[in-house]
Amino acid sequence: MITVFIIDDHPMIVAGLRSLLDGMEDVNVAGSCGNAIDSLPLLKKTAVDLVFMDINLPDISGIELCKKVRKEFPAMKVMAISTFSDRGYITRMIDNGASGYLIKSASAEEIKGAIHTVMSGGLYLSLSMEQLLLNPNTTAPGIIPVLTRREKEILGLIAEGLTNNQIAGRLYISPLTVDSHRKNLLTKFGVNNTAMLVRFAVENRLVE
Amino acid sequence: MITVFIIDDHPMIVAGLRSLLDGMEDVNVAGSCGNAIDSLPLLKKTAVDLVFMDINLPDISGIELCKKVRKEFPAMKVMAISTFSDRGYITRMIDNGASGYLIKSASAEEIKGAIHTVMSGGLYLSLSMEQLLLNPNTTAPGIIPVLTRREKEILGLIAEGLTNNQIAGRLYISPLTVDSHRKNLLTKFGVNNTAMLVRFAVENRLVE
DNA sequence: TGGCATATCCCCTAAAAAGGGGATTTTTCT
DNA sequence: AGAAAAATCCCCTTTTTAGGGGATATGCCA
Repeated sequence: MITVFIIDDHPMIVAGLRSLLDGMEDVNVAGSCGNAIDSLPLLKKTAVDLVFMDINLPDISGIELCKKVRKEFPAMKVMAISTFSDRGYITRMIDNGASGYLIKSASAEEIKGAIHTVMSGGLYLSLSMEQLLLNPNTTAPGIIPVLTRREKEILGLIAEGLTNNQIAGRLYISPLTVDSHRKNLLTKFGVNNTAMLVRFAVENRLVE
Repeated sequence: MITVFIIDDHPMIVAGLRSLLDGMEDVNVAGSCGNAIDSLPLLKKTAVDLVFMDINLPDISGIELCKKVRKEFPAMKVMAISTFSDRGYITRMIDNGASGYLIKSASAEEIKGAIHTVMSGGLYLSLSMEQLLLNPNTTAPGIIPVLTRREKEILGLIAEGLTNNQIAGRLYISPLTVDSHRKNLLTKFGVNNTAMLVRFAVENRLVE
């Protein structure tokens, strides 16, 4: 019997996941929670084997929460859930201790398979063929590059329409520095102007 | 008693919505379907009052399906469901006959309220305060401007990262003409650089 | 057939970004 | 403590965009 817990702020997803999991005879849903901070005390109370965790939570990011959970409960497995098959997020979640990554369009069978893969010590990645075929952007050979904190920050400001000078003013750094970061972003993304950069960033939910 | 039908390709959402709707005493879930084309014959068989419809379906867009449903079954109400509170989509769905727009993070109470608003002839828009506060961009007073055919075409090419010269070459027109269109786009959108233009366009699904 | 929106083309200047270098300090991790 | 990564800053040139302005053709519709 596998005891699972759900952390997601979308009631529809929680109800759906719970309903799909309830239909599995060897899975027991211990509870659910709509945010990160309240979830940790709840996890202490129950002996949970596996946590389903949305990567976009209202308070702290899934990545942070994953790190915390793995630190406090090393035996507990983490299955990240997300709307998108976002390569950048996937790798970052895995790096921070997640054992699986499931997209919200997963079927009951896929979820079942994912649970068993993860519980037997494996790594499950939900990159189904449909996603690969239907979303060429998110899954294109262009892997989402690893950005530094500063680069992400500046990418966000670029996408908001600020110029190098405005960004420099906002961050109290030289416009030349902003320009360097901007050039690094272009290089990392393999694009050659702002339009492509912003489009890529918005489509891959790196901004917003 | 209100008979509803769900069209969504995400099993988790279908299960979740079904579970939340089953908990309402005056609602009866007649069935569900994972794509647009198979849904129409199913709707013919049952007397459905209200259809919950994802705006992103694998085959045809929610907007097209909404149009079709309203044409074939004029008495049937359509409730659009989406992950985002995207103004562009909302208006287009409403224009094509939808009576409501619900985001997937809606609570059971919100869904209940939406159903009753719609069934009593009203228009329900899920633009909760959190969304308004968290996503100032998608909900800004900025109405989507009316673009001409040429402007839409050029906007698409700008978002693909082409320069004025490249666009001119592609369309066999002068770069100066492209520049004029580009300036008109900036004016119509009320923005002052390409970054904002592309972001707005991508977020409002004007490109892709 | 006259008006109106659209599309086309042109002028000018200033600002911003792209593309190419290189160098130094500060964090971060081991 | 020392290496590696990140962040900072600077030089140069060319291309592209932004922000003004205006003008002519063309298709559509009432």
